[in-house]
Amino acid sequence: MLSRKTKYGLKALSYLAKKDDDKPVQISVISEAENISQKFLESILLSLRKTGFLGSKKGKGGGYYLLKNPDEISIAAVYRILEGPIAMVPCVSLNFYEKCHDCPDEHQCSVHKLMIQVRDNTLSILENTSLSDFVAEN
Amino acid sequence: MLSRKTKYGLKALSYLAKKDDDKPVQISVISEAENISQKFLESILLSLRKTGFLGSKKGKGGGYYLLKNPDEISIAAVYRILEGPIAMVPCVSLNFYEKCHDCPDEHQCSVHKLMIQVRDNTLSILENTSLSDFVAEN
DNA sequence: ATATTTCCTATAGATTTGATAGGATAAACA
DNA sequence: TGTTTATCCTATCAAATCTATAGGAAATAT
Repeated sequence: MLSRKTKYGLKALSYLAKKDDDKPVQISVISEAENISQKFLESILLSLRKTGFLGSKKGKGGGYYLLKNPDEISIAAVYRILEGPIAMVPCVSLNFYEKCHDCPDEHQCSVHKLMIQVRDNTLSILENTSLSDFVAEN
Repeated sequence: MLSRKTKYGLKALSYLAKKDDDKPVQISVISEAENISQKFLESILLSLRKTGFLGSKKGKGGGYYLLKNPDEISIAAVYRILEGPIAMVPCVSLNFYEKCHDCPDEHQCSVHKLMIQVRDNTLSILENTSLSDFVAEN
C-alpha cells in the first residue's frame, strides 16, 4: 500500500499540474483543497523541492510551483523519492538494490524471478504515466 | 516492498511444492533450508494452515504439507493472506475496499484512476502465477 | 518595520513489523 | 502407559516506520 506521504505528494503535484498558470501556490491552499495536514504536507513539498520537482518562493505571494512540465514528471520518479523502491524485494530493485539477508544465492530464490516480473510490469506503468495524465482525464 | 512474513511464506510454500512426495515437513527443516527464524516461520505456517493452504500433523513424523496442488495456489491468494491488499490505495482494493479518509469523492481523485491501472496489472501477474511456476523453472 | 510564507530541525505518539517465550495439545511409539 | 516429538496458541517485546506536530529561523513583499 502507498504511504500517505506518497499519496499526498502525488495529489499535491497533480493539483499544481492542473492549474493554468505557474504562479506559486501556498501550502495552506493545497492542504485545504486536498484535505491534508498542513505541517505534514509542508515536509513533503520540501523534499519534492530538494529533489528538483518543485520550486518555491518565500514571503507574501509565495508558495510552490512545478519546475518541469507535467509530462516530464513520471510517477515512477515521484514514487522513488517519496515511497522508495518500486520493487517488492530489495534484490530486484534497480535503484535501491540490496542483497536479501536470507538468500545465499538470489538466482536460486524462487521469489526472485517472480518479483522481477512484477517489478517490470509495475515499472512500465509508473514510468509511462506522468503528471500530465492526471490532468488530462477526470 | 514485501514484508518478510510474505516472502518467508512464499519461500516455505515453494519449498513444499518442490518436494516430490507429500509427506509432512517439520518447521525446523524448512527454517534451516530457507534461513528463516523458526518461531517466526511457525506463526506464518500456522496462518497458512488456518486459511486452508496447508495441512499439518502433530507428533513424531509430523509437520506441514500442501493441501492443494501447486498449480491451484495463486500467488495473489497467498499475498492477500500474508501481506493484505494488493492494491496500492484502499479505495481501489477489490478484497479490502475502504474509503480514503482524505477523498470526499474518489472519482475526482487523481490518484485513484492510476492506481486502478497498477492494481489490474499487478493482479494479472499475481493471479496468473501459481506455486507450480516456482517449481518449474529455476 | 511588519506581515507573510517557506525553511529546517527536533521530537513524539501510534502503528506495524519481526521476532521470542513458554506452556498446551496431540500423535507416535516403545 | 509414559515419553518423546511436533504443532498449537497466546502473550509479549524491541525496533523500525509512519504520521504527524512544534517552534523558531530565514527570506520576501509591501
